[in-house]
Amino acid sequence: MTREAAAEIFERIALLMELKGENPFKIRAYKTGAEVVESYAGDIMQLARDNQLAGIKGIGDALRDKLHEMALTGKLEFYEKLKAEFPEGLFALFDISGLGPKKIAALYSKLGVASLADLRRVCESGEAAKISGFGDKTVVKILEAIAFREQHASVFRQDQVYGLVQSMLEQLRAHPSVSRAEVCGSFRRGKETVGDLDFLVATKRPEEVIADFVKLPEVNKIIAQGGTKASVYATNGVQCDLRAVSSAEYPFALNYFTGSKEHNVVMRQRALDRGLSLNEYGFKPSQEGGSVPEEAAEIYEEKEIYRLLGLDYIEPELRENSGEFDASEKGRLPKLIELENLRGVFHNHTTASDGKATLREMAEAAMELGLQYLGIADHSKSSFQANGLDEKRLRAQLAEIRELNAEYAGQFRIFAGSEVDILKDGSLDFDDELLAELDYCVASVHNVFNLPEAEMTARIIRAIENPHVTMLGHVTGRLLALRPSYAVNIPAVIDAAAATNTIIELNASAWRLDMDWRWWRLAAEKGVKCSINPDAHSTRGLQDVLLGVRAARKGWLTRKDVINCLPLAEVEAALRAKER
DNA sequence: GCCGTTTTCGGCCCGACTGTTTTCAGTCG
Repeated sequence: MTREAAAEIFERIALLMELKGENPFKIRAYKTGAEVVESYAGDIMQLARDNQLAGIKGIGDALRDKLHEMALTGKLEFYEKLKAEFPEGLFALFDISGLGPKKIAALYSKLGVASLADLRRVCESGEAAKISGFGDKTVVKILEAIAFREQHASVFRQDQVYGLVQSMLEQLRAHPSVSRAEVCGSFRRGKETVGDLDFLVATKRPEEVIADFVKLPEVNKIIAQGGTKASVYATNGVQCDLRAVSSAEYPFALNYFTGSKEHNVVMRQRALDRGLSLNEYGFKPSQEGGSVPEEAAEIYEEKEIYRLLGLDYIEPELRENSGEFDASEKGRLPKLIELENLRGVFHNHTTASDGKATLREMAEAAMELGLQYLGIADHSKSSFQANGLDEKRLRAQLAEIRELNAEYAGQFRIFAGSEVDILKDGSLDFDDELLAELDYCVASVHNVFNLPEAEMTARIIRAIENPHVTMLGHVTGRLLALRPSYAVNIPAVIDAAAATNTIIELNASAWRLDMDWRWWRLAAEKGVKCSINPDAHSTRGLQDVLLGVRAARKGWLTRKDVINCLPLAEVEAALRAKER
C-alpha cells in the first residue's frame, strides 16, 4: 500500500468519526496522522512494514499498529468495519462546500440522503429546508455547490495523477515489445487538471502490449479492450486510454493525441495549404494523384512535422491555439523555463506556523535539492487556524534565521519573510516597521472571500501598494475543482503590480497553481516578475516547484521572467527592487 | 488518539461569517 492510500484511509476514518459525533480530539489525531503519513521525510510505509515507527510525532500506539497492518496486508480491519456502517456515497457529500459532518449526519439520519443525487432531490423537493438548522438560503447554496462540483466531477489535480503517469510510463517503456511510449493529452500539455490520461506506445505487437497493459497493478477495471486501444479505470478512479501504433505512425499519433483540438485544426489546415492531408497516422496527398514529398515520408520525430509545415517546434505546453503559430512562424517562440533553472524558492512554512518541518529541516531539504536559498514565509497572527505568528514570535524566528545563516555562511542563505494576511480593508496584519525588518514579504488573502469584485480588487491593490509587500500570494484563492476563485479583476491587479514593481506569485501547490497560466503572458508583457513558490508545508512539499514550472511554461515564461531563477548573488537586489 | 522540562491525566487552535435563530450551531480557514 502506498503512503497516499494509507493517508487517505486515516482521513476517511476521521470523516466517519465526525459523522458519528466522536470525540473531536480523537478525530484530529487521525487527521494529523494522515498529514504525517503524507509528508513524512522518509519511506514511512517501509518503516511501518518493519515495525520501526516508534518516535514519529503524531503517530502513537494506535496509529502505529494500524499503519503496520496496512503496510503488511494492504487493508485495515478497523476501517472496513467503520465504513460498513455508512453508505459509500456519503463521502462525496463532504466535497460540497457548506456541508460539514453535522449537516451530512442530519440529512442522512432524517431523510436518508446517501449520495449527491439524493441530496439534490431533497433540496429541490423542499424536504431539506424543513430540517432544523436548514433554511431556504442553505438549500440554494447547496444546489449551487452541487452544480460547481458536477462541472468538475471527473477532474483530477496533477498530484493525483503524477505518480500514476510515471509508473505506467515506466512499465510501458520496460515492455519488450514497446519501442517508445509517452503520455499525451492535457497532461502532456501541462494543464492544471486533467479529465483522463492518454498513453501512446509504438509497437509491432499491439495486441500483446494491450493485453499486458490491462493487467497492470494500477488497473482497477477494464472499460474496453481491442486490437489497437484499451480504456481502463485506474485504482484512483482516473480513466486511462492506451493507443498502440506502429513506429512510423508514432510521431503523428503523438502530435494528434497531445492536441489541443484547436491546435490540431490549425495543423491540418497548414498541411492542406501544402497539398497534404494530416491525421494521426501520417501525411497523405490531399488530392488524388498528388504526392507526398520525400521528407514527409521519413518522419521520426514530432519536430519534423512542424518543420515540414514551416514552423519552429512548438512545445506541448503552448499548444492551445493562442498565438503559438504566429510566434512560431516568426521565430519568436519563448525559450521556456526548465526545472533546472531554479536557484531557490520563496514562500515556505515551518513548524512555527502550520508546517510539518522545522526551519533547519526545511533548509537542509532545500540544500539537498541543490538550491542556493530558501525563503521562509510563515503565516501571520490573523491566521489563527494556521497557528500564525505574532510580532514577538516572528522576531524570534528572524533571530533564529540570522543564526542559521551565520552557520551556513557562504554555502546557503535563508531569507526571512512572512506570509502576511491581507485584512478585509486591504491593510496588513503587521505594521510597516516590522515588515521593514524582513528580507521579503508575501501578502495573501485568507478570509472574507465573498467581497464584490470591485472591493476585493481594491483590497488587493491596496496591499500591493504597500512598499514592503515584495510579492502577492495566490491571487485568486482558488482550490482546483473544489472552490472557485473569489471575484477579482486580475488585469487591474497585474497593472498595479507592474506600476509598483511587485512580484506576483505562481503558487505551485497542486491545489492552487495560482495565478493561473492564462494570465502570465499578459503579466510578463507588462514587465511583472513571477516567483514560483512551492508554498511547502513539509520538506516533500518543496518538490511542488515541478508543477509550478509546468504552469509557468504553459504561461510562456522564460527564466528571465522568474526571479527565483536568479543566483543568490543577484536575487537579494531583486527583492529590494520595489523599495528602491 | 496523542502528548509530556507542568509527564500517565488532562488538555488538545481560535475567530469570522452565515444562516438560523432569539442566543447559537455549523462551517471554514
